[in-house]
Amino acid sequence: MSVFRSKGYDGASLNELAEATGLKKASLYHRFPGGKKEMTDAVLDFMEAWINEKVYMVLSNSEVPPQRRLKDAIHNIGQVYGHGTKVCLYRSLSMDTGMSLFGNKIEKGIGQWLESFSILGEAVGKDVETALKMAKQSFIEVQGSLVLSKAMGNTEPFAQAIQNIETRYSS
Amino acid sequence: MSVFRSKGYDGASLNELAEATGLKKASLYHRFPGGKKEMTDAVLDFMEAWINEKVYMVLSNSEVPPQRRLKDAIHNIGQVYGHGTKVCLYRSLSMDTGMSLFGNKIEKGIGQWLESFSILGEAVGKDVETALKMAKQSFIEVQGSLVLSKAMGNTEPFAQAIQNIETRYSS
DNA sequence: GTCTATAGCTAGATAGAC
DNA sequence: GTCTATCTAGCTATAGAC
Repeated sequence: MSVFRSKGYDGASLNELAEATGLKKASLYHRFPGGKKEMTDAVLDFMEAWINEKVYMVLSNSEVPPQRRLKDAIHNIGQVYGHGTKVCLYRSLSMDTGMSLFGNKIEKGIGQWLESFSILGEAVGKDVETALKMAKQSFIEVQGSLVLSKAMGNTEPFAQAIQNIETRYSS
Repeated sequence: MSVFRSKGYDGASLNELAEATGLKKASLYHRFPGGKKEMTDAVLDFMEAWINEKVYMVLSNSEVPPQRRLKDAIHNIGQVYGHGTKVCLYRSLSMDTGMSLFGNKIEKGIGQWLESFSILGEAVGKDVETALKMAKQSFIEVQGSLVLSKAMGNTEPFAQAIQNIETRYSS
């Protein structure tokens, strides 16, 4: 996953993937007969499961008060993005090559993200339309701030974006 | 430029660059002896000049009222991003390979962008700190909405983000 | 200044021993 | 199931004719 995230699909070489996994190339092909495409699919499936567990389940857990849910989800999100130092897998894979190969999975993962935050929005009393708008805005701010943080070598934009999101859901 | 933008640095092949420019590979090397790296530098220089002309000059032109400046700059920005259908060059080049080769130019271009919007913010009466915050927020929303628009195959997030930016500078 | 032809290399992917 | 060795195709880059 770290290789695909930092190099993208075209930039991720099997030599790097082999080194990162500790397996030789031929062993990777034994486990993923479909080659690099199948390896990427596996990473995307893992990411989808991660969103399900660490974002969706957390934000939709009605046994926990909404503010607490958000804090927990944000904690997870901060972790997976290295608090602004890492790149989003979906962003790395959404170049032309990746979009044509994995567009469906990327769209599904982001859709799950939006639904999660929509549920949270409704839990704090927003109507459906407003909740979706807030969800999109949260996604945009996370992604955009990651671009800015990465490019400027400064995690402040990400931290600020996270704080803005918290503020938005507490009003 | 379109090739680097849609394929990234690793994904952009000289065959594609040759086809896109209408020159053969050897001719490209005649004009860019430094190879793909030099071609990318040229594209980044072009992008920087574009920002200077179409964003910085427009937003800092004190002979035009601020609202008009913003409208003009937004018009240009909408054009260069295909109103949400295209990808930002800086995003495409900010994978690991691109960051180590072009990090300085990317940082400079984005810095120019931020300064442009900061000047606009001050022109509508904000203090320096607030103006910079608004500039960052505008950049984040453009970039984030481009990610969302591209991934979902829907330009609505980009259009919405542009509208939010306009609103922010008119209050 | 553009071309054809090709060098040299690394990519993704396989064969087959163990 | 993992390995070494290898294939072929594509890559970046160059040589040299015109």
